[in-house]
Order: sequence, then C-alpha cells, then structure tokens
Amino acid sequence: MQNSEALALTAVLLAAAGELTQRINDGVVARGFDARPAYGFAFTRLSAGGATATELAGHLGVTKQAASQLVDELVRKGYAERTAHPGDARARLVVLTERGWACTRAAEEAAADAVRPWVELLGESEVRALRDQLARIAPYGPIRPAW
Amino acid sequence: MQNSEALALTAVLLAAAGELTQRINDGVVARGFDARPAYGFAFTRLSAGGATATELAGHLGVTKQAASQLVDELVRKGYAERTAHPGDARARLVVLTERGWACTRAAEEAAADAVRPWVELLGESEVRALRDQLARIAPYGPIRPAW
DNA sequence: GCATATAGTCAAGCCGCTTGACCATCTTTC
DNA sequence: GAAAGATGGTCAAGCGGCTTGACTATATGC
Repeated sequence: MQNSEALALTAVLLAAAGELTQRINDGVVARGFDARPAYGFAFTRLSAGGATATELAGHLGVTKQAASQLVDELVRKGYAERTAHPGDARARLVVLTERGWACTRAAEEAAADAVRPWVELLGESEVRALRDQLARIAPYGPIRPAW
Repeated sequence: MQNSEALALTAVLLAAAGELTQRINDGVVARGFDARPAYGFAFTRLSAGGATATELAGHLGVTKQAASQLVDELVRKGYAERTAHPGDARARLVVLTERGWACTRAAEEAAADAVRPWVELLGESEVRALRDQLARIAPYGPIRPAW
C-alpha cells in the first residue's frame, strides 16, 4: 500500500466520522434537545447501567475532571443525575433521567437517519461489514477526535 | 439496521480515525518534527501546488482566520512560506519549504506504519476497499473532528 | 466607475480541555 | 487493625485552538 494512500485513508475516516457526528447532533437538536456531540457517546455508556465519572472519562478519552464537568452539564440540563454508588462511598453513580433516556432514543433515531444514505448507497450488509471491520481494527480507540 | 447500530458505527469510526491520527502524529514527532495532527492534512493540500489560506480553511473545515493562524505556525516552524499569488494581488500562495516536504514524507511514512497492523489483520484489498467505500460515502466531509 | 464580493489581517473572547493540588474513602500490607 | 498507598471526586487556574466581529486592500460585475 502506498504511503500516500494511508494518509488518504485517515482523511476519509475523519471526514466520515465528522460528517456522521455532526448530522447526528443536528438531528438530536432538531428533535428538541440541547445537546452537543459528546453527549451521545456518554449516553451509550450511561445507558448500560450507569457509570462513574472516572469510567466515563476512560470511555471518552478525557481526564476525570473533564468528564465530571460533562456530568455537571448533563445534570444541569436534566439528562442525568448523580446517585450514591452501592459499595463505594467515594464514587457516585451517574444514571440517566427519563429525559436522558428520551435524548438517547433521539440520538439513536438521528444516527439511523444519518446512516440511511450510506445504507442506500452501499447496501446494509456492506455498511454492517464496514462497522465490523472497523470494530476489529480499533476496538479500544478513544471515542474522541485527535485534534 | 437497528438504531443503536448506527451509533455504534459512529463510535467505531471516531475510534479508528482518532487512533490513526494520533499514531501518525506520534510517528511524525518521533521522526524529529514538531507537529500536531492538523499539519498532515494541511500538507496534503499544500503539496498539490500550494494553496491560499482561504482554500486551506475550506479543506480543513475551519474559518479563514484559523487557517491563517495555522499558516503562521507552519511558517514560524519553517515548514511553509507565503509567496505572491500569480494573478491575484490580494491572495498569498502558501507553499511547502524543503523541510515541509520532508515533514510530509515523514507523515506518509508514519501513516503507512500506522495502517500496517490493519493491513495485516484485514488484508490489503480489504483496507483499500474500506477506504474506497468511505470515499464514496463522505467525499466532502470536513477533515476535522466534530467535537 | 461604482458597488459588491473576496483574500487577508488584527483583536477580543470563549469553550472545552488540561494540569496541579487537595480531601475522602477504599485497599493492601504487615 | 493501623499505617501507607491507591483511587474517586472536586476546586481552581490556565491555555490552546477556534470563533465572531471589524477592518483594509484588491478583484469582479453591471
């Protein structure tokens, strides 16, 4: 594989990820939620039984302070709340509120809308294959842009 | 395609793009260049005969002020220089210096290194197919993270 | 030739993140 | 079971990279 092809691959990955992210967020906003792109990825983590701020930090690839700040935001906007952590008095379990669940569903709908053109272009099986290949490639990459 | 799958696709795209970007930049730095991820994408545009700051802005998906600031940086670090634009006295054509070309080559090498594990895992034809599919999908997305 | 659009610059501000320091609680070790 | 270290969380300060806004100089269209 030529060297320049590798850079092109990166560019197109960023372009695809960026476009998708932006369109999902636009969709979420259009559905009446005050959100920014990071929320969606926080929600997917929180929807799996809640998480501590530090766990969230690891998931998003930011410091715990940044994650805690994000949780502040989510709490302030009514999407999440901090509850006592069963079995660790230091930690606080962050869980979604009803509105948080609604926003999560909105994000999923918006994501489906955003991906639809791709499905129409490539076919569902191709898109799924794309996702599976990427999952094999970068399963642990931070859900976070690098610049 | 299930709604949640679409979000997962986005997450894995971001993870892959982020990981790749970071590893390329690490490689460039390891080769002795003072760089940040945005440089690589600026270089690919500049290497095609130079560009104006505004063109660069469009390519990177930022304001012209931000692009101009990036050019300042590149000039200060010796990677590029502003030359007179033939045929437009307002504009300045930004072109790579010799060191800029060296950095570009370093980025390409680093990119090839970063992609190598993927090629070993999926095979070259699969990786190429991945790139081509993504290129069909998001040819005009900004080379820029969305959050 | 005048009106408008475009390339670039200067200046100010801001958002989201990081670094650093600290306390409270949990866990390890002896 | 007590001391020592690790870990979750918060407070505070700072900053990098970007945006918005205002302005000048050149180009272009009618």
